[in-house]
Amino acid sequence: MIITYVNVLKAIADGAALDVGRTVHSSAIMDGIESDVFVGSMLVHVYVHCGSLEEAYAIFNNIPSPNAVTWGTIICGYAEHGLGTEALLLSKKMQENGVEIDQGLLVAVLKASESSSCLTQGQSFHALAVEWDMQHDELVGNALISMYATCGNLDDAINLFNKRPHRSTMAWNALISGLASQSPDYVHGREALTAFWQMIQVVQPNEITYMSILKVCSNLCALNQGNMIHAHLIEGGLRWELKVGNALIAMYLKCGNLEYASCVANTLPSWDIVTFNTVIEGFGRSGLVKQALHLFDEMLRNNIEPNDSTFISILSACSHDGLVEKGHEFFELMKLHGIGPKIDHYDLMVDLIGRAGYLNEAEDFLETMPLTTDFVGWMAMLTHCNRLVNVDIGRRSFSVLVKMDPSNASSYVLMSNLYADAGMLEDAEKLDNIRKSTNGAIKKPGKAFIEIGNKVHEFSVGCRGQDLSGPVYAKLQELRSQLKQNGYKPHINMAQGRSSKEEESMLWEHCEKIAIAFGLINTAEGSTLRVSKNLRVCSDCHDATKAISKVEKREIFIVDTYRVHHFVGGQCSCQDCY
DNA sequence: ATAGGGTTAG
Repeated sequence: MIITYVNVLKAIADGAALDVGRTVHSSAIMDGIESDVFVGSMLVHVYVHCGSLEEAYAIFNNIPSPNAVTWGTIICGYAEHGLGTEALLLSKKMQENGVEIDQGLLVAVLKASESSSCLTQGQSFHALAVEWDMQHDELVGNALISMYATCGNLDDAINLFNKRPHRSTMAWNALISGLASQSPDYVHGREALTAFWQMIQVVQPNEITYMSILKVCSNLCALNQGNMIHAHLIEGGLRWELKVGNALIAMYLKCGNLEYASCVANTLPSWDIVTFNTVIEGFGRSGLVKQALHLFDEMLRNNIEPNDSTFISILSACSHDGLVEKGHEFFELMKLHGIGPKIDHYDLMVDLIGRAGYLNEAEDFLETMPLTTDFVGWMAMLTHCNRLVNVDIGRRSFSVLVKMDPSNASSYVLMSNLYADAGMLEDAEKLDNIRKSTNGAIKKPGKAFIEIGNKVHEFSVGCRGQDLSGPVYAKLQELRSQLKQNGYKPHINMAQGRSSKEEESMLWEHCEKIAIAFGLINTAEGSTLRVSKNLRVCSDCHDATKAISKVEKREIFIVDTYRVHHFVGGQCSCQDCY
């Protein structure tokens, strides 16, 4: 009977049939074997596979003597569903319980470390693997490479990879997807691209390789690389599935190439929920909000049930177009679809309401929401206070933010800018001094990327290093005087006790401007530039790029974490709503 | 006898 249950549950897990799983679960209870370690482990697996972690954990908790497989299944489940902290807690509990270690379990705890970006834990599990002499196992080795790459320890990832006697597709994938998953910092995206082109010389890539590397192209806005990989995919004759198709669509959308995105979308035999979510999100990101809303209806007509990501996409689409009423409607609609809004959805509503200018209403929304507010929500609040120069609400938001995370500099910077815009220079300066004296209040360094030909170049703020040769500097100077004659005014913040000349010079060290100047002098006249940015584009760079697009007669895309900005003839597709 | 690469969103 146990063997029958195991086989049936395996089939259910493969088909992700949650309802059937629950039925079989109840009959296991009636047969009195739900806490048998084999049946129980498979039940855990079923619930994990269907995304119902609460139920999975309840079963797990009911198994009197869970074994390595049981522990591995529940730990992996948490790790793969983005609950890294919980996965790590379980890993420690597992060690305390003295479970016998096997390869699968090591893979699980390494994934837990990776999922919580906890390098020190990962290293201690690496030591555990060595202790049990399992570090040479193929799967353990891959998990190690992936963990080191994801936790930002590039050297160890590459070292382990190089030491492998046989580098399988899976090992390459561990390296590449690890490097790719650095997003949204995508510090190692360029290294991932290099690894990909090396890889295809020696082994056959598979769907997972393509999905990872296409994500890198999306993050870097590397359209040429993306195109080449697309071509390679077709030539390779790999029978690619919907998942690769979805990654291609996402890549073209992120690069602002809606035409190619549609081409791929139209060749797919059918769309799944990820395709819909991807296109809805991508359309919203490019400002095609009507089309995004239309696709939502079409999704329902196709009997595809929206999930919480769908509503993330649709709410942010509404936000991009200032559709407050629509946003509220969708927020209620998701409840009707049986999806409880999560903190991300509430944060998007705050952004949506604030963006439309209703600051009081947004603050009310934050204060009365049934979930505990988080940094993102109050940050959205402060962003809009800053934009609309509302010192009162801005101050209140700021004090919440500082309590939540005193070491995050972005709240200080926003508040200080807000004071400065309100003419309260002393308060601004005071705050800047506090920020500088607060240990560790560091602003995430801005980075911009631009692809010229097949090479992706990286720039950081103020980098006057090897990348920035004389001609780029000269171009920046030229733009600086040219733009002023064409109506561009530098966004000078008089706080921090600097002169306006110094302030203005600093604006010209922003990485977006450097990337654009580099692009202008290294590409043919009239060709399109695509720049990606790891943060939101600043208001000054946004205005400057509008002017540049006119003066230089160039189409310019800046893809930031928020949306695709398409500059043509002095205007941006976001209509200055950024 | 039971698990074990990854897509969208934030």
